[in-house]
Amino acid sequence: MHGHSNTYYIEITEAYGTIRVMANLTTQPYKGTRDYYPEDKRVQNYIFDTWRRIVERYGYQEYGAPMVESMDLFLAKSGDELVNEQTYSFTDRGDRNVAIRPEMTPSISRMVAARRQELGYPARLYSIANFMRYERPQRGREREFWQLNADIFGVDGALADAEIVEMADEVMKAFGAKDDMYVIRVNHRGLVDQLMSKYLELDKSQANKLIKLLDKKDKITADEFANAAHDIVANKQTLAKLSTLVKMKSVDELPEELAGSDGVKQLKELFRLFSKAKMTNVKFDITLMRGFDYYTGMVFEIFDLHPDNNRAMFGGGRYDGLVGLFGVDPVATVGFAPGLTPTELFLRSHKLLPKLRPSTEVGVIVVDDSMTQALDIARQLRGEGVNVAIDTTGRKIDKQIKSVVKSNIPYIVFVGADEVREEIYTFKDVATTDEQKMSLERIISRVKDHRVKREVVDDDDDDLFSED
RNA sequence: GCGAAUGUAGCUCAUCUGGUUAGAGCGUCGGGUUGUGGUUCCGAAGGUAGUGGGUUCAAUCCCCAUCAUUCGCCCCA
Repeated sequence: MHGHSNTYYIEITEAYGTIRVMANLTTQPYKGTRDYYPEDKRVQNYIFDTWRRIVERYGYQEYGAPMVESMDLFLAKSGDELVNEQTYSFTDRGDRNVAIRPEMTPSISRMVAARRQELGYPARLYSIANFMRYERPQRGREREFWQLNADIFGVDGALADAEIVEMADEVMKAFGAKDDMYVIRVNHRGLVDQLMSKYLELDKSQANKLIKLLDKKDKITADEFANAAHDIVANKQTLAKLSTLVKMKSVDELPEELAGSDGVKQLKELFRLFSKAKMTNVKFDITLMRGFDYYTGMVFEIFDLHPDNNRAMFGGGRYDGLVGLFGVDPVATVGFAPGLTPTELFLRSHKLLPKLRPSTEVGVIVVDDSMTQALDIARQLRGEGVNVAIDTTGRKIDKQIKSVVKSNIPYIVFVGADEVREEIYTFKDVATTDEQKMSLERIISRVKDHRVKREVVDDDDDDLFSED
């Protein structure tokens, strides 16, 4: 778990001469990053493939962006010290301040702003990429992380909002998640602002404090919440209104005074669309904030209901102001971004992760002195598009078989003196232990015919993924 | 950035309150007389106890520092 390490010396040449520095070479990956061995990469690819399948089904097209951007791009977006503290930033050899991207939103906003005239709207765009943030690593939170970003540009209104939330729900369903495993919480930042200023009649400073307090309401006790709320707003009538607000279970309970406001109208329309889409686990939640930076309208969050993992998995929302930062006309935008590790934790805790096979389809086992012929058989199979690994160790057959079985390779082809002479080869299905002699042509069609089934196997004695 | 716990073989863990050559299971590799595994038997390799320093006649064990992991806070673009 902690790896090996080895102390050695390196020489660094600087302007003032060469110095010797003690360095420690360790097998551990850099803090907060993960190594992806083949079995990890398979899980990653399974999640990526599922994301890709769903968003492409909704007409989203893939894009890519550089992994470093000018520091200014990130500063313009959030503007606060967080960018300075949590980005991996450096000065390049041309004295430019650059940062490894901590998120995709600024980059895609930049790209959309650059081509705003020629993009066909609505522009549906997605990417699957890695990001870096200098943070304290925790369960489900790493310094390098991967996420899907799917955004729809150029459409205002509830229809686009609903599409994003529905797509997030479809992603969950595509992984086999059931309604009782998660809940989608939905709120509206514009509405929150109206509630603060118009309904509760708070000033900016009070509103900010109250928003923070609402954001962590679920983490503290009712008494703590009440006391903290009392410290922010002294007025008894306002407190009574607040108390009613936090008890709301649906958008229909929103105060009458705000019925005509954009936020309320949009939210009501949104929930009407959810019920038309037969989405049953979407809940209105006035305490959901999703930070308090660039979101301007609908915000939502997928919340894991598993007791071991009770937390927000990912979310999204509407941020209409970002493209306009580039000095062009604003472009309405709504999107969401699920992360790889939270998704993986969700799948593991709900036992939804299937057993995944390697891409290798056939292991060639060499009997006696038939290596030359076995290599030739392997080449012929590869020529037909079959993924083949040959055991070149010259070990005893039982050892060769054990290796193939351990690697989860589904088929074995034995090549020995008998096979070479008869030109038919012993073909073994590892799972059933069924074994028969057949021609190369039959082996090829047999392997190809079973490809779809091979991708995912359902047997339960699953030693590949130990639980947490 | 703050608080807490943990760190012994590739993995999971033992080594009873500091006391000789730090053990086991799994895994890996080899063998059980020469073409068949996942549930057999035998054997081997593999650890300067995360790292550095200190206390002591003596440290895996006690103290300090450092690194890493985990949990909570902050934050979550």
